[in-house]
Amino acid sequence: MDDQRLDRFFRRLRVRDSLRQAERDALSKAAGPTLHFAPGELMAHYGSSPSKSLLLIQGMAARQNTVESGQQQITAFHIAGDFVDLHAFLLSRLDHDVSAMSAVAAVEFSHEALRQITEEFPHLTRLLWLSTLLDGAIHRQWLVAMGRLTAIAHMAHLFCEHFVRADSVGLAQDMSFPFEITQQELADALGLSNVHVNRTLQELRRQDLVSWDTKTVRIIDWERLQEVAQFDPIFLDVVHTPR
Amino acid sequence: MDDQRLDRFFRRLRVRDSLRQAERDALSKAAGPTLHFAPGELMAHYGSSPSKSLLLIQGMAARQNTVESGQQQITAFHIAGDFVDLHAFLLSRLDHDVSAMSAVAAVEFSHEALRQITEEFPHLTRLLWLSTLLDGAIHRQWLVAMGRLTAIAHMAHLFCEHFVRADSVGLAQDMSFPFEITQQELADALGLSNVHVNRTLQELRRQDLVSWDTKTVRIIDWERLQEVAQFDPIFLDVVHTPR
DNA sequence: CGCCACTTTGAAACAGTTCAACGTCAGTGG
DNA sequence: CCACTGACGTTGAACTGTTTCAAAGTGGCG
Repeated sequence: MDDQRLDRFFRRLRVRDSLRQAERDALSKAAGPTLHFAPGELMAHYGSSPSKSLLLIQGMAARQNTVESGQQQITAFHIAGDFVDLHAFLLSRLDHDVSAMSAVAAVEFSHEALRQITEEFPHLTRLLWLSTLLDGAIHRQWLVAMGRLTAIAHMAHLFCEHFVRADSVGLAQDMSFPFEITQQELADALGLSNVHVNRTLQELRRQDLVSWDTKTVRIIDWERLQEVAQFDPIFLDVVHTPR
Repeated sequence: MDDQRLDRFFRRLRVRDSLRQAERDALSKAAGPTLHFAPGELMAHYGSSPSKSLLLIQGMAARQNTVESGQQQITAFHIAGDFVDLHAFLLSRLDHDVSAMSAVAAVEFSHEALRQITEEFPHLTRLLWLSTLLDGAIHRQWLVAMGRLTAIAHMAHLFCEHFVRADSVGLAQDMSFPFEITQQELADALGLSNVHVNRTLQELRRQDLVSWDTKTVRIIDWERLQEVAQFDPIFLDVVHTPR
């Protein structure tokens, strides 16, 4: 019997490849209890060596680092269906904090159980590996956007990325998707100041590209938004291929 | 018999975990011919679906993207012992170009052979997975440095990172390591203009932190360089642990 | 020797930051 | 029920790190 809590995760994997029943069973069996986190709460700590990884099933989380000046940099956002820190399964220590942006629910997977999966299910292992590779691909796009795009293109790019990601797990409808974070948090992801995020957002609204009321992003002109962002979804690898 | 060409790669893996003889044999058997690339030559193309991945054994390569303005952003540098595009094994299409920065030699691994390894060698599979996770960790540090550090700290951070990486494959000596790229290429990695890279470099030299003659970086004051860079090698995961 | 790619310098322009104040709204308690 | 609070969003103005453009210097190589 499939664990219902894993539905969005299965859906995400199935966008890229097929999942056999035995593989779904193995994941369902490996799934531990559901954990809940309040907005702002840390789900995992810099420097720690967790013995479990968390699969997000509700809310939004971010990976972030703090620099000496006290400023923060968010390096990834995660939504339902994302493994937040699957990389912690093999990395000996966490190189960032994981924090809950909203009220979060997550399913625990012990590294022991994941290890067992890698011993017995090579194809499923490749899919889990793939899921960390997608994180890496997103990191690269953020680097390109941060290094070589203007603030407005960078922000547009993030909205494009999240629309496609939300859509691939069934979280988007009517060209909109949940995006419950503050402007300061968005600034920490884009590497900008909160003031400039505010102004950039106004410009995106003025150009009738998107609206955002701190709960939901609505894309008003998908074509032009992608142009402004120079967005090419190739990096999200939404292609069904056997791996 | 171990394939000598893989020595630096084995050495890199052994920094993190042990490698059994059977695993070294499997990799040696999977290794294909050596390919050579001239400086500036593309080793893999954006949008392509390579059926092989390349393990660098000599020279330096970069992954890069080009934006509409014609500017480039480098998202990763690779040195001998690095798998340049192991992620291409599971991603359906490449989201960047791979280009040779200097004269490069690389060993080809067919995806078919890699797939066979994942079917038969779970532990080795975890190590290969780990090697792509390290790339991801480096991406995250680049994001933090790009978003929240000044140009001088960012550049210092890159030098720190490369010193540790070069050292872990035996390429560093006397506090110096090969770094044969142009200032423009460094600018493309840092997300800066070549002019500002030049000035930032002068400042690092003036403060007696590093010297660089476009062939070799020499670290003059390792302690202070790390401070300036806010460098913490935790993300390079140089800890020997069974995985 | 001369070329070409690369590095260095100067000066003006600009994107984004900082600081400080003000506006808005939801939640809380009197 | 309304005043108070605190977090978040918005605005203006001065400032700064970085870019851009343009020109001059350097050095390796055919």
